[in-house]
Formats: sequence, structure tokens, C-alpha cells
Amino acid sequence: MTQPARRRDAAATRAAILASARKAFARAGYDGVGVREIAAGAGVTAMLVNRYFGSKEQLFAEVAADTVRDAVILSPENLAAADFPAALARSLVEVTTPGATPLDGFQMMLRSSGSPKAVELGRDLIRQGHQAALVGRLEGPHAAERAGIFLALVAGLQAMRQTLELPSLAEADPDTLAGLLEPLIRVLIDGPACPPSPPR
Amino acid sequence: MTQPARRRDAAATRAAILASARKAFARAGYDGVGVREIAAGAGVTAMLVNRYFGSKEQLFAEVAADTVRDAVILSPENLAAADFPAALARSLVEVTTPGATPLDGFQMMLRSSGSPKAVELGRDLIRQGHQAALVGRLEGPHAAERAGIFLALVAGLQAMRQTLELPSLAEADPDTLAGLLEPLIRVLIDGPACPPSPPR
DNA sequence: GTCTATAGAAAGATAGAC
DNA sequence: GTCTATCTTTCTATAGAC
Repeated sequence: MTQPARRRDAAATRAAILASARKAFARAGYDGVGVREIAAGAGVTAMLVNRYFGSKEQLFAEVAADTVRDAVILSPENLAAADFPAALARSLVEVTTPGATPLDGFQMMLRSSGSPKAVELGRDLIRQGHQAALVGRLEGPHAAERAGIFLALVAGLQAMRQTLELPSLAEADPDTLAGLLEPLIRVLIDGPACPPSPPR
Repeated sequence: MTQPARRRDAAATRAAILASARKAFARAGYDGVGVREIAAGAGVTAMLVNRYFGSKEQLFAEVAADTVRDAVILSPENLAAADFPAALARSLVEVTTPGATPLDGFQMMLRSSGSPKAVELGRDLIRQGHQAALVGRLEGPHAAERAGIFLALVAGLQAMRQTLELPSLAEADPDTLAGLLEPLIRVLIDGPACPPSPPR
């Protein structure tokens, strides 16, 4: 008779470690959290983390890859929206709300930007993930640069609203922010021409 | 007869430590660099760092305050420029060039964003320094929010061009980037109205 | 004013029992 | 499959000599 497979479930343990690591890395960055702490958050010991993932670095890589897989701003819904810039502005404000967690991938990378290993990993993931998705949706010249600027805007808002919690942005009215961001994003997506929609 | 005051110059040693720390923190963030390394960069031992600054944390605070004092984007010249948005766009591209160091204050804060102490310090410095300077130059409603969004754009471009070195932005043509950023910044500074310059 | 030497804590990773 | 216990390294900070 083997174990009841409740306290000894490899898949569940692995998932618990991943979830705990994602939360911890997003909160404190790669250097700011120890393997012991991640393990405690998953209800296991530090040794199991290394047993399942080999090292802290490999664990970080696996978590980072997971976060890129589920995009929240450049989601399929938003990419197919009729008014693309408006959808982006709305999502951007929503997911960078202080205390919100859907954009924990960016949060994790920002807070880990002091670690060369984390940076190198993040560069490849963002380029092949988010940037490629956005470039495919853009028309006109300099698509790669414009996509990069949009990603910079996402990272910057994340940094100022959630990481640094600059009061003017962190405590701002969401509708006001979206209203200010929408024309910016529209220029970036559709080009700097005069808005073609209003009758005049 | 006292010492020739060459190998034993308190002010020079202090300045050397500050310079070394600024360089090191900007490169690797608060957690990514040790006191030993900073000391070695200044040609002294780790002990002197703590003797002069009390702790690594206080040293970081002093360096951070220094970086805010010399603003490079929101400089007096740019704040007085005839075409303010264009001046901002040009400066923004220039100081976020990969390898450039003038914006090392932002770089330092970004790379240290995993450390709660560094974040708290940076929030106050940026609000009382950069944001206050920009708000004083803005007209119209929501000045604080618009200033915050501009700072987010600065932080995001810094993050993507210098910290993460995303190829589409890091290797982009400076004039192209400035040309893409200028209309964005113009909307942010002057409002979303139709550009008044073209004859029709 | 600056050094060598070290204390004391915490990190990542591993050995071996059950 | 999971644990306790430990190895090794690295860190900040301090004590005391010169």
C-alpha cells in the first residue's frame, strides 16, 4: 500500500512552489527573496525547491516564462478590439492599479532588474512574447520601435504606480488616467495624424 | 609635522566613495553590489565606507539625493525652452542611450526597486524633485497626473533601453525615436488638441 | 585616517535518514 | 517524496592596532 497521495503529490507541490515563487518574486525581486521564504510560502522546505527546479535561477526562469504566457494587456480580446487604443488604455490603467496583481510578470522583472541573469532572461521573453504580439498588430513604419515605446509606457506606469507608488499616479482617478493615456496611445498606434473620427 | 595630506584626505576619500557607489548602484542596484566592491572602486577598504556613512543604507540615501540635485531632462535649460515638448523628446532619447550615464539616478532606482528601503526613499525624492519641477511648468487640468505620466515614460524608456536593453529600442535610430516620442509628449504637455502648427 | 582581522547573520545548495 | 542537519560562501558591521 503506497501513501494516500495527499501529502505526497509531486505535481501539487511543484505547482505550490511555482505559485509561491511568483508571488514572492513579484513582491521583492530576484535578490529580495530567499529560497527558504519561497519554500515556506508553499508549505515545504527549501531543499525541495532545489530538488524540483535545480536552482533558484532555474525556478525564476520557469516562473518568468509562465507570466509571459498569460498576457493581460496584449490579450487576444484586446488585440481584436474595434477601438484598439481605447482598449489598451483601459487595460493599462486597470492592471497597474496599486495592489492589483495581474501584471505580476512585469512587476517581477522590474523588481529584479538589478540581477543580470534576470535581465537577460526578461529581455528575450519580452521580445519574443509581448513585443512580437504587438508588432503583428501594428501597421505603418517603425512598428518595432512603436511597440517598444508602448512596452516602455507599460513598464513605466507599472514602475510609478505599483512599484514606486508615486502618489500622483497611484492615487489618481482611473478614468482620468485612462482619459489622459488614450490620446497618447492613439498617436502611437494610429500615427500622429489628426483624429479621423470626429466629424470636425 | 602632520601628514602630507595626500594619502589622508577625508574630503577626497568621501567623494571617491560617493562616486564609486553611484557608479556601482546604477550598474547593479542596491542588492546587487556589496560594500566591499564600492570600497575597492574608491581605493579604500570596506570599513571606511561604514565609518563615513554609517551604513550601506545611509550611503545609498546620500547618493540618491545627489542624483536628484542635478536634473538632466527637467533641466533649467529645457524647462525654459521655446518648444518644450521637442526639447523633452530630444533629451529623453539622448540620456537613455544605452551606455550613457547622465540619468544614473533613475537607473539606480530602477535597479534597486526590489529593496523596500530604496523604493521608499526614491518615491519621496522623485516627488519632491522631478515631479514638482515639472508640475510647475504645466498648465491646464490634471497637471500632477500628466507629470506623473511623463515620469513614467522616462522610467519606462530607461528600463527598456538601458536596463533591459530591448533591441527594438536600444538599437533604434535616435532621430526616429525622437520623432515618434515628440507627438506623444506634445499631447501630454499641450493637451490632445489638433496640432496648431500645420497651415491646415 | 586607514588598516587587518573577525564577529554574526543569512544566503544557496547538498548529504543522508525515513 | 519529504524531512533535518550541515557545508560553504558571502554579506554587513565592528574591534582594535598603527
